[in-house]
Amino acid sequence: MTAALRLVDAEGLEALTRRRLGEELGRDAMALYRHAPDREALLDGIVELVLEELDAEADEQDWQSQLRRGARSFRRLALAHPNVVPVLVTRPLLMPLGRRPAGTLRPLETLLRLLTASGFDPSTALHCYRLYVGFLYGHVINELQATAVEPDETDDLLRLGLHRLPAREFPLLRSVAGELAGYDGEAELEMGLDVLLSGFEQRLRGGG
Amino acid sequence: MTAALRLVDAEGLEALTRRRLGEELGRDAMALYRHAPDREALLDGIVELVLEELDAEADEQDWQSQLRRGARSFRRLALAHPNVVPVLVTRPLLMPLGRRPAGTLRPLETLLRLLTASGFDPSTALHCYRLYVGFLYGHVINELQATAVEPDETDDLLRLGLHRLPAREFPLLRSVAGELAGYDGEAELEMGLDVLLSGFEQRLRGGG
DNA sequence: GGTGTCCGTCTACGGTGTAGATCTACGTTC
DNA sequence: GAACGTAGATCTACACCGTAGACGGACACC
Repeated sequence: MTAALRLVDAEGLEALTRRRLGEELGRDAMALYRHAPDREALLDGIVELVLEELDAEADEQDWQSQLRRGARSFRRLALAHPNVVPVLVTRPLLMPLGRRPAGTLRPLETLLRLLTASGFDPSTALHCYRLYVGFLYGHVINELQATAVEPDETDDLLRLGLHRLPAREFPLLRSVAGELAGYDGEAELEMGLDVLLSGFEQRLRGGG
Repeated sequence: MTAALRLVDAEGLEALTRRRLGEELGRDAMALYRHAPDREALLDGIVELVLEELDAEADEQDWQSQLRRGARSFRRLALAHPNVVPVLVTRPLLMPLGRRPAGTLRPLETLLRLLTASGFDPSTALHCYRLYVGFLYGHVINELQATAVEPDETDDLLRLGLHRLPAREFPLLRSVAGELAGYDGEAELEMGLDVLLSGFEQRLRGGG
């Protein structure tokens, strides 16, 4: 399983094939069948493995600090395994909640405990959890977005390939090329957290 | 291309194969090659086609109402084509911005115009755009998440398959089963928009 | 020693994307 | 009207994929 993750990290998702993985392990491709009945199961295993790196243990800090810490940890993990992100983010769509590996459900339980212990009632805690992970998914997708098409080029417009867009139709998009090139994922995560957490707090104080 | 979308809508993503699509069109599988050089290109085409349904034209309303309208439109479109969502959300990760079909870039340009026309400077407009679409991606992933494992069952805990989780380890998750079952995507979208837009407004008033 | 149970291996099948050659039909040009 | 160029459709073939089912060996236990 860790070998599968290594393979995906090194060569991308489409390199994760039974024969290729078997070769990597010095075993026959069919041997893996004993451990993972499906290709789906392989993907699930990888996701679970990656999610174990998530630092979501409760500590002494207030809930806002803990959510921030979790978010940074998630971002770090996504940056460490960019090739896994597509399936990480897509997995919930294909696998019913009740069948998901326990490892992927644990962060949910942990956050529910944190929020309810901090005064949220279970219902809004769930809403906040959803908003929170939805935001994290969205952020990671944004940050890992492929932008450069000609990495060697020095001019931003050319490097991003935006020069091919008709100037008449996309004036603003072309004008923010520099901004796009200088994207700072960490800052953007914090900005999003500011918005989100202040919204949560307002809701906690009885706003909703 | 519209046939490809119809096929994916009806039978899921994995049904989208050259031979299958050719059969659907009464043509040979290889004929499609003239129109789409890649399977990737097919997926891109579908995404572009779906995104054309997005209602993001400028109108007379203030920017907040317009963002709300766009968000509702995006949600509606995702619900109409649930099978497309995985690739819709994942596409930016695999395709550099400069190579994306113009149709998928137009909403970005439109929103940049809306925001800058409303007083945002280009840099924060871009930040807000990213937060906004990130939020939308996250929301539809949440809403389209597969939950039911035993749809016929009437008891929530059993229907979601949560009864198999150890009660010791997942007490809270099990306790919100009813809440999970009664998920209201529209309400959650509006709640998220409340949080997001008030955050944007604060930033517009010079808060950031 | 017998036996059952893992675990790994082999062979085989259907399905997939795609390359390359070939065939077909139609608009253009003489 | 005839010849031709070309775009589009089709055929054949290849490598690769996931997976089913039969087979073989190692090992623990009775």
